[in-house]
Amino acid sequence: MIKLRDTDAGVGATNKRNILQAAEKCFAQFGFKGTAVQKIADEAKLPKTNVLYYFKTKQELYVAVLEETLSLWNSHFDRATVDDDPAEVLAAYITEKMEVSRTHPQASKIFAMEIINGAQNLTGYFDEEHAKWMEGRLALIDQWIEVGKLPQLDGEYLLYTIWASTQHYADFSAQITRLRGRKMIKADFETATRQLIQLVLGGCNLPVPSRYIENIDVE
Amino acid sequence: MIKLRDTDAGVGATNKRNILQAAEKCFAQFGFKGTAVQKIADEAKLPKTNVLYYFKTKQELYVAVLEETLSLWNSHFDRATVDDDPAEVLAAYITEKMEVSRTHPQASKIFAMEIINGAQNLTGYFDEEHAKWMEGRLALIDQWIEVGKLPQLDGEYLLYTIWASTQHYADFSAQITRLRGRKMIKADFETATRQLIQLVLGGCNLPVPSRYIENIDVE
DNA sequence: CAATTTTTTGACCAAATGGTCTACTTTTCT
DNA sequence: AGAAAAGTAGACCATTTGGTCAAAAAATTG
Repeated sequence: MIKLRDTDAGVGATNKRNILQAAEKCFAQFGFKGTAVQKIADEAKLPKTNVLYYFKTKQELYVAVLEETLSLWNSHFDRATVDDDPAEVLAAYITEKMEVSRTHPQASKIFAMEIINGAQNLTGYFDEEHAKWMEGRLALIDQWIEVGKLPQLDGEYLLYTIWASTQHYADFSAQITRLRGRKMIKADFETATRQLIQLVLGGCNLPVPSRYIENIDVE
Repeated sequence: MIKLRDTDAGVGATNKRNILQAAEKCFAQFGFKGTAVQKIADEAKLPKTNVLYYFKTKQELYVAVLEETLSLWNSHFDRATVDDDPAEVLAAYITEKMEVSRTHPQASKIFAMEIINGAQNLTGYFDEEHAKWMEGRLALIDQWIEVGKLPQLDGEYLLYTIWASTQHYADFSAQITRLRGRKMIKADFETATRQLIQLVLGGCNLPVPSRYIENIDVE
């Protein structure tokens, strides 16, 4: 009998998770070429050879990290339909994406660098799934326009604006931190989120759902 | 007499420009660590030693390239005053930034990677000038709000949104190209620019200046 | 317990790469 | 023309680094 160990427990799985986490940190900070396997090993407190035991090559480890970050693209927007309210859906989408930027900035940075460098490692799966997803979402936006829930606009550029504006807070955090003199904390993200929602929905002639309006200065 | 040659002509200056251009191309595609000096030399069609003759170290060359990209940040927005119309100023600013993304995508990518990696090479000058610039622009936005030309909003997040949304078309071009199946051409940039202006100004409750409204489908 | 598989490690290697040294050629200046 | 400065270029070197190997240790299995 051959025993395939596919459990998440055990020494192997623990080490793998450990290595992936260390790798994510390093790749986000120094990029693929800038990260030495030795560095990842140090970060994971393992000898380098041990890292190469779990991931045969640095590239394989990088792709594994990259693939983990792709799961962050999932959101409720994926399953919205024409019956939903675009104001609610878009506001929620922006909120979710801002939350990813706040809680997973490293993953966002790795993804950004991968794209900037030509997305050589994002072939196959991501390409197809992502394009398919895009197609579906653009169709939904067109439906919203048809039924009068949205003004005439190009969904493509709307989505790019949302991606860019939300991911910016993760990817460009170094610039933001220097400009403000301090790191953005959770409260700052909430303000930024509120304002971004106001801007995007306003730009789409949509009313901002009350839940996304600051309820502090109401006197 | 010592003659300091500071002209832009001459073999030296030509070579320097040549090298800087080759370096920009390489750094944008492979990042700092990922770019070998030999590669830049090949691109510039010069022996590696010759490159190191003009720029003592790879780092020095990189910083030189980086500093050139900073000039792209200059815009008419820099000299706007409270007497100007924010709708006009912001629309022009977005247009200028989109044009930079279209015509200098490599510079934008290098800048983006530098920030993502912590902006270690953007100390001193950029830090100070940039922070000072930001301070002035935020003050201007606040003045606009005071005189009722703009609704209550946080200028900081507004500027981040503009930067993010415009630079996105340069930095993430690989993703965009794959999603659409072809590269964005000038006409696409114009459409994207128009829509981004509409979104941002709409989000600020500003009317879009007629000049920025598509004048094709007017029947 | 013995056999087998999985995991851990240090020693080592070949390729890539940033940078130096030295010598030669070309240009510029007086 | 002749000296000095600027530019070109091959040979070379030390370091870094991705990856291999073999051997030992630990865990698992029959």
